[in-house]
Amino acid sequence: MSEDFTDFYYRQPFQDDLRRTTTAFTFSGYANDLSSTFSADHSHNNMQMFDPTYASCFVGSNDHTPFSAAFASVPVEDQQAPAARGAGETTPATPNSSISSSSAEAAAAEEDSNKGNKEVKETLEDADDDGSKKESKAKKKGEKKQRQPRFAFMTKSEVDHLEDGYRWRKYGQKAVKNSPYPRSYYRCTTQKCPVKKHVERSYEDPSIVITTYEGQHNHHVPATLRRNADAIFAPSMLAPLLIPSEGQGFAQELLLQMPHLYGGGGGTSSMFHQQKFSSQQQQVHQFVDYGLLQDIIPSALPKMEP
DNA sequence: CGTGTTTGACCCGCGC
DNA sequence: GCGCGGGTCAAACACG
Repeated sequence: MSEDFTDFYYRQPFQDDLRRTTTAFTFSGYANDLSSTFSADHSHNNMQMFDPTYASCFVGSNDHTPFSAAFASVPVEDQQAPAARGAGETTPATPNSSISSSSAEAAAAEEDSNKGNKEVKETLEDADDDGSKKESKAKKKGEKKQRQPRFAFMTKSEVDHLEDGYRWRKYGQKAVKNSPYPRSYYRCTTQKCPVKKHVERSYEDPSIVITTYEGQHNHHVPATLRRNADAIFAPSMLAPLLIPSEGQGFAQELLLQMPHLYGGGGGTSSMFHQQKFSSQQQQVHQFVDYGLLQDIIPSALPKMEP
């Protein structure tokens, strides 16, 4: 259906306030008829408790890369909501309010989220510095083994390891309980970059890949990979996604904290076009920008074959 | 030879 | 204390 452009849907099922916003993206790509659905339920997963202010974005696909996806998980409590964290801790914030968009698959990610919850708590405890015994073990070897905030999303894809612009080195693989599919562990190969991610297939829907990121990159996208995946970080694509309604400041902060988002800029293009789900009664945001994506991902455009 | 993957061992936290 | 499951390490291996 969408041969000439990619539809990017954004919806915000509810929004009590910015901190409890559940967002879900559904992305339909034209290349190879791939489509993806991923969601970020800010209200019920572990991230919500650790730091409720998260943002996510997704980006595209092309002929060579079955799917490119990116996320931005940026704690902005410092500038935005210092009290938010406290609130999250004391108020469990509607557990499983997984209004989540996408039905059954959400459960899979949910499991992951819940699991992460513990870890996040861990982190908080460490941060508390109460001098509890627990931490002595955990953080022994020089570098404390702190858990970073996590962000998970689901993507419908044939390949497990999705291209996201960074270089990853696989460092482990484990069987997942109750699932025939193993979970693979990856670490960003850039020196001193703490980012990790693990990838697994949904046991409920094998066509769905669940990718979980942990931490934030402290460097730019490797030049060698920019050609294929840089569009992910195109501000012009991010911004509109992150400015659903009143979240301008939010998006702004996100961009400020993600240096690599500045990489491109200036461009103008892309067959991206964003709109709200019809089921949601919210204003429709339409976004069409030409140029940037084309610059970075030539193959992402329908007819750009060299 | 550099880089990335595979894979069994190991560590750790948690529940029983 | 023990077993389980998640996560990580690192030696061996594969590949360009």
